[in-house]
Amino acid sequence: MRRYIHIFRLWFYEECSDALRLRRFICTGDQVSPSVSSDSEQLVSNIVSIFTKKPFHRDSPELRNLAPALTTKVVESVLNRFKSWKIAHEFFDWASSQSGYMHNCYTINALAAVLSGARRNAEMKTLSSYLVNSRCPMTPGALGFFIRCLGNVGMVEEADAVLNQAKDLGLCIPNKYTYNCLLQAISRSDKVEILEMRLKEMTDFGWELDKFTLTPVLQMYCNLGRMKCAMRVFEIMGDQDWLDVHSLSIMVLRLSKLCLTDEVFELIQKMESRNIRLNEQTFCILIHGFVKESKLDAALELFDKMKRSGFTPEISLYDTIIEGLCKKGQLKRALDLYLEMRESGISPDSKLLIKLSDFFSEEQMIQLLEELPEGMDTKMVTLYYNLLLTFYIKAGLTDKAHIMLRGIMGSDSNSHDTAMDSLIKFKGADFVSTASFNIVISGLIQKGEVDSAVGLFLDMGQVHCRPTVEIYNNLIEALCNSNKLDVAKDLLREMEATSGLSPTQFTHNCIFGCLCRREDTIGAIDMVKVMRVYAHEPWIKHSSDLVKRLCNKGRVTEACSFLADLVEEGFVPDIVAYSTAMRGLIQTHKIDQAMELFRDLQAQGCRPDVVAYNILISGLCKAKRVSEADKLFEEMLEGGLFPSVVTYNSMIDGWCQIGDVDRALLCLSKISRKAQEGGPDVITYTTLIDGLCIAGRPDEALTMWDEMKRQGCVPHSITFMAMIKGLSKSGRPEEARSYLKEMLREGMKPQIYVYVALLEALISEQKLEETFQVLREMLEIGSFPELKDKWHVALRDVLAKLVQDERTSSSIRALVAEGHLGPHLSDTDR
DNA sequence: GTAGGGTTAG
Repeated sequence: MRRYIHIFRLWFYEECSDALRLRRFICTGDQVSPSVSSDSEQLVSNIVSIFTKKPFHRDSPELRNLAPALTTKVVESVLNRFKSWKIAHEFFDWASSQSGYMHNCYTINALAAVLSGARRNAEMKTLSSYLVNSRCPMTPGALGFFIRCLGNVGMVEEADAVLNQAKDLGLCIPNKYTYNCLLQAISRSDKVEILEMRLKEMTDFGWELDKFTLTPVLQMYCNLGRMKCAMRVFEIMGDQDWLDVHSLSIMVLRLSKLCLTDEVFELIQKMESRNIRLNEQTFCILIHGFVKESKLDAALELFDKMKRSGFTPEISLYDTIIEGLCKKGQLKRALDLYLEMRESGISPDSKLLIKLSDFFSEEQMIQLLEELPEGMDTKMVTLYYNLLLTFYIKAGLTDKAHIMLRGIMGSDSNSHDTAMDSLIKFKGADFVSTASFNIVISGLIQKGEVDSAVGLFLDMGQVHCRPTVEIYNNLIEALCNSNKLDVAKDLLREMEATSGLSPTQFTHNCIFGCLCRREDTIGAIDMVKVMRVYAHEPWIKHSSDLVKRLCNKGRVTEACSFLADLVEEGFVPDIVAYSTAMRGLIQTHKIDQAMELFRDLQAQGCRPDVVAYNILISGLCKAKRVSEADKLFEEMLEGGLFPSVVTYNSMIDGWCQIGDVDRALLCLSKISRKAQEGGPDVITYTTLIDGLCIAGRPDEALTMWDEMKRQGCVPHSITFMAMIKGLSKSGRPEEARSYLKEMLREGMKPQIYVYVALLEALISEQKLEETFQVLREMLEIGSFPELKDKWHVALRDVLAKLVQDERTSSSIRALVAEGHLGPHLSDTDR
């Protein structure tokens, strides 16, 4: 860079003295709309209308007739008239293929302007090639224009290449303007080498540089953050008196980006003395930037300068600064600025006010209200009132908001809240709006005060406020959520009949959902019939919820007919709702009906998912119809579904149930160990441990336990219980006991059947003392099962044996005497 | 302003 600066200096001193040669470069080459005769004007209109009409045929006879009259001036005019780049492109293409017609540099530039504005880089590239290949001669200005179009879409290398090609092919002798255009294009990129090369070329030509040459150079160095170079260029420009608003903006914006705040102000000051001032846009950008970096003093200083320069800031600028001040906790300054804005005649919008209310205290909000000038616009007063209402609601002071709103309405004449009374200077229907009600009603609903919300809603008419759909929906939703269905339905009726508003699907679904929660199948279907008229789809989550509730209560038939009714009304439930129903059927032992439903769905083109298959497979397995389950398993594989661990677990359980443990073990080996699917889980191992023990293979069960632990799978209480019960039943109570001890150590509490199995195993081995010990342990953690308990009898048999043996009989009698074995035993076992 | 609801071991 230093070398070039040196070269610039040389020129400036040697050549700039020549006033004539310092003249402003006036050949801008910009496109000027061609003037066309009135005949041609007609032609232009015709072509435009043909090309914008649909359907469009480029071989239409109309077009063929117009073609011979085509001139470049006409084409240029037509191109300037299209709003769509596509049509412009199409037309340009059509024109090029008409015999006797050839584009010139102006028509090409007209298209270039359109494409560049629409940021169509690919099409610009094609046009570049067309320009060169068509050997179209260009004036230096026209080439400059084209280059600027390329620059606008960031096609710097293409711009650079076009200049060379045009020059090499002799299509154009570029002048300084052309080069300046190129420099400008390059300055939008980071290709400083290209820029410096072109600059050198220009000096080699002996051209004197001007501000249009150096401004891009300044821009480039600023973009790259090479501030020393930028400063030098800036100095040179200053020496030549070439500085203007534009170059100042470039410099100042860069300095502010580099956080050189002092330098920014220094520069602005210096330029002011030269009578160069920032434009409004630059002021705005700088101020926004300062606020963003929390430099509020700088922002405010500049803001003052901006106003002194005669610019009237827009609300968005006030908005930014006020928000910045609020965030920094400088609320006093924010409020002052806000008042200043209001005095300057800018009406604050609710967005800004709501922002303010996020930061202000109640006192500050009230101050805002107190400063309302007399005779202020009623709408504005309402806006302020609503602001305070919002504030109260946000702060959780719902009652205060409620009282205030009633105060403004004037319906609370005997209120004793004097502070509130003095706050409300303006009272009456004019000062409340629908929004006021919306704010307070929503607040009341949030607090769960639905009745108050409805009460307030009913009073809206007094002050001539019309409720909105939103208010109705809010209320209806809240009423439905608190199961006040009748009131909700009343409101729905009123909404349509009195207020003339249409319920939305949300409105209807609130009520539908409530009916589903109430398990009111008939009501729900009636609602669906209403909804069908509005084409409002009943939400599936509500339908599924109803099906689930019914199934849980054994009302499966009702659930199924509800689903069928939905279909009847044209709303087909999804696989989830059907899965719930199928499970309901299975739980009531209606497996065949579940299968039937499943097959029906498939027949209607529904593809059941893994979960649906799982439900059926597990149902079949539980009913020991394992081979049918296996067929379903195969079917899901054929259908391209991947069985999940759940599927395998159910199959494993099934095989175990019918005593085919080996097939169960085969299943285990098939469970994917991919990280994603997680491999076998506790349920897998638990099922297998149980199955192996039942099959009389306790040793393998023990191995399985170890394998499980090796896989990092932690046993939990069901696993322990399976192991303890299994070992007991296999006649290995000693080992079972050690697992029981471990289980207790882990803080898990076994269910009673585990003790029963263990006690029975010990008894059958005549280990009476141990039996007694285990019984004592059992009683330590729980009480003796009641008479109606399914294990009562079994335990009683155990007791009977203990009582009969002399080693344990006295201990048992002691337990009975102490009441540890419950009231029923005292007489029977004596 | 509105997407989570259905599956396995005792």
